[in-house]
Amino acid sequence: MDIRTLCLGILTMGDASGYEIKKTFEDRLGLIFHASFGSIYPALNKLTDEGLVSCREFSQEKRPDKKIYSITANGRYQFFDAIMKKPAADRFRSEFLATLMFSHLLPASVISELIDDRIKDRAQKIESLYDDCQTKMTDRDRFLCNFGLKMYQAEIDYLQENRHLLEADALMGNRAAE
Amino acid sequence: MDIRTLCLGILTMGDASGYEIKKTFEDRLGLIFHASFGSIYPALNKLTDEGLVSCREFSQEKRPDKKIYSITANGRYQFFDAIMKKPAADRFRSEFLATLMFSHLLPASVISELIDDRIKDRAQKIESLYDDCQTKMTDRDRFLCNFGLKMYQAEIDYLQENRHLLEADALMGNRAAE
DNA sequence: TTGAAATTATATCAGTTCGATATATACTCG
DNA sequence: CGAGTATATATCGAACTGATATAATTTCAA
Repeated sequence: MDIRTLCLGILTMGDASGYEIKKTFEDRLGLIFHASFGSIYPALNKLTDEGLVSCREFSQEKRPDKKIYSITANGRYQFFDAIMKKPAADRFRSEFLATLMFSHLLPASVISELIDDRIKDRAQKIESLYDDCQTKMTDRDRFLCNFGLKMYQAEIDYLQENRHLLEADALMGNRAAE
Repeated sequence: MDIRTLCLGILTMGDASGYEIKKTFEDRLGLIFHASFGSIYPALNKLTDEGLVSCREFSQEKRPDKKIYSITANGRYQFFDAIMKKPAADRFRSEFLATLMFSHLLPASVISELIDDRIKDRAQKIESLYDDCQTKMTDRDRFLCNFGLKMYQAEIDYLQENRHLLEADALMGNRAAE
């Protein structure tokens, strides 16, 4: 599943412009999948070429032209095909955890700050997700929201319970040979 | 932090070939960061050009030439610089969760199978991580191993407790207008 | 009220990375 | 004896990110 497929998916929920699709990515798929304009706009052009979406152009006087995309019958068929396939493995990259892999090279104060910042960040994400959960309409949206809440909370708990393992090692000056 | 930087980091733990660096990515950073040969080999060439690593070539008779890379003093300095910077946000992409976002388009049986497969996959990952935890040497390795265990377990718990929300909706035929 | 910041809107581009493929040899195990 | 796995390097097209460009409008606080 690539970004092109997911644009198709978003269009099954209603017509939208590229800009609106980007917003939907952030609002509803932010936890799961990220997409930039640099991939969305070319994706929509390609989908149009392939006849999986159609495009109506509205020339606005006050703003740049707005292009509203609609999914076609063929597009719906292709999207259904895509989600019926076994999903590929998650792709995950964390610079935070990668940095901790080398915490033996860092001063204790830097490690503590790193973990403090991370906990603050996750707490803030929980807060805004919590608000989302109140307003989101469908069961599916809530399912994913609560999933995010659970994961972020588990991370905070783990860091609070185990940060001493990395911090103690740093304070003792137990440095590996470099 | 890019793959080039992380290759440098792996070389702070000892000299290695490109092939061995790939294995280290899988064994010790598998949870955190993925890198393919297609990015590692070009990265090592570039690092050599920049003088951040040095390369000795061993022509073996039985196998292709082996190139052993060592980090230079300049390389160590650059790596330290990189890990002292604030880490960028995590990058995460889950086809599994993206598919669930559209579970209202799927038959109930497919949703159940999807979730069953996911739980099995996470259980299997827990098993192999658990073995790792016994053998891994440093506190840091164990810290990251246990982090993974905690996250995977939280995911299984969440899915088992909440899967009925998606499955019930599918069985009832509560389908949104398409 | 004015000026800065955020929002609406599309588009491109260089650089990074993935996943597949190519090429060879050797070992292991049923 | 053959299939599969491990060692070993390398390239390439396609996908994707993050930055940048352009331009008008709305919002909100000083």
